[in-house]
Amino acid sequence: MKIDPDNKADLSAQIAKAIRDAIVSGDMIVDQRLPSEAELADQFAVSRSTVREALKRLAAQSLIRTQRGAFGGAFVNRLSYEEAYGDQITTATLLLSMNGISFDVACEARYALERACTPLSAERRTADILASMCAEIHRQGQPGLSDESFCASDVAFHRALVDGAGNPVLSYQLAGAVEAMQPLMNMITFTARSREAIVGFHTRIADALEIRAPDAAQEALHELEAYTLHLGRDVMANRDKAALDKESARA
Amino acid sequence: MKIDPDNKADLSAQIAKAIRDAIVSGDMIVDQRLPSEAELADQFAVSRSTVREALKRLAAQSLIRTQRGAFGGAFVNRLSYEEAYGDQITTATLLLSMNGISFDVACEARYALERACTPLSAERRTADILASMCAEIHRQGQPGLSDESFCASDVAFHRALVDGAGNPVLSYQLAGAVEAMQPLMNMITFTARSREAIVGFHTRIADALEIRAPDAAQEALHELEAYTLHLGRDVMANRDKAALDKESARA
DNA sequence: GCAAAGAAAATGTCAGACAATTAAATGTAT
DNA sequence: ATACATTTAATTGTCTGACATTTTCTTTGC
Repeated sequence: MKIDPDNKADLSAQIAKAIRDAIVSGDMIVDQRLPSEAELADQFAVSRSTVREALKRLAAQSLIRTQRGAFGGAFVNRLSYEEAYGDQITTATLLLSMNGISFDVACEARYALERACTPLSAERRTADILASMCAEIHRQGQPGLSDESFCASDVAFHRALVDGAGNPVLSYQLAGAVEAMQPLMNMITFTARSREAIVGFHTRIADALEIRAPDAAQEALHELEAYTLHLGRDVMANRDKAALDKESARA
Repeated sequence: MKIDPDNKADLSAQIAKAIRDAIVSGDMIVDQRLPSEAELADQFAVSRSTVREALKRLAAQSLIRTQRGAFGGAFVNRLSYEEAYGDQITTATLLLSMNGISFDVACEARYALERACTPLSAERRTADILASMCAEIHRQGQPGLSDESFCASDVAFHRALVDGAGNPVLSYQLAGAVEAMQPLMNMITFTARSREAIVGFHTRIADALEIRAPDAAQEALHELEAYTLHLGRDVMANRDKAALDKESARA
């Protein structure tokens, strides 16, 4: 591992890249210990602070973990789904909020991805998955539930649908999309009637999964998508109208 | 923004979390300048080195960017799709390689996700998308193409299929899944016959998209999935058999 | 044999210095 | 007055050296 002396980028970024490449390429394997900070500083001919900044970069990506004390140090970290989920959700949420993604586009993406795993879920869903779906449906029917809690339960229902496919890669990929929608969904005020409608769709989906009927599940999901889109558009239209009114009132 | 003095975790991690929360919650907006390192060190009552380590963590997640010089500093970064893609692909690749994901599971996830956007692609594909698909198909038919180049072209074809849906959120979510498969696909040696078969499926997909026929595209994709799975299983079986032979030869 | 004390190795934190970079402010010549 | 060169100030990047803290291994004493 060497760094380019002519490169004008930060040394700590270059060193992080060199180590990251070694990990990604498989040159360093899981749980392997990196040289100590002092040794790395020697190898790269930089100070310990610079090495530390590089290591913090890698730690932020969960590529390494550090342990203090004798025989401690930095170790190549086994990237777990749990760690990756968190980052994925943060990133997806920020992407949506920072790039002005419309409700329509986000909604379309989310349901397209869910449609991808509904047939698999219908085939493989376990009793556990069905049970958590039913629990969420029940919670969603409770009177006095806040909009935020309703949304959280909605997300939990959809995650169960996704997890039902029993494919961890799918679950990982979809976690971001589903959870990232939550801030957008939180803008919606759910009336008693709309909640009832959504619970109805959820029930149809759960029922279809119970009897392992992919087509019925797909159809219910499709209708739920149309209904969600409709709800969201109403909210967005009202918001835009309110902004417009405010504008004209000022003029 | 405050940090807990009783917390035993690293100060730099706590500080990074405090700032990250401020960004994710929308407390700090895009392009807003953070206080200088010296000011942050004062505010958090830590040394400048500790602040710097915290900032490097955030920089590694593309949450901030830094500029040197007067009126420079750290700024909240607008997370772009390009930046997010890179991280997504790295993470997805590592997840697959470090967690012993089988070819079957990865393949299933990839094609499930692609199926999700095929109907949208059939509806919306632009002439540009069709052109790049055709270009990749042409490349794949060239004799003397290395297996690696063939794989790269295969990935490019599938990315075009995904991008054809015209939904940036979908493209982002699928980039990781599609590209993460490449190392696994690279293990396959493509015979002339299997390349011919794959090009055939690709051609059917492109043709279906051209005439905006979602069902035909879906069917071709499905057959391609079955064929890919078949190819992969052969490779894996041979590899396992070779390992077994070696074992028994040693005994 | 076992427990307590000590040594050793590593990361975590701090303080202070200097280098490099950049934009604004200032000065100077045409 | 304008265009260009110079200075200046602010800020990040890097280095050095020190000390604190944590953890494991080793030694010592009983």
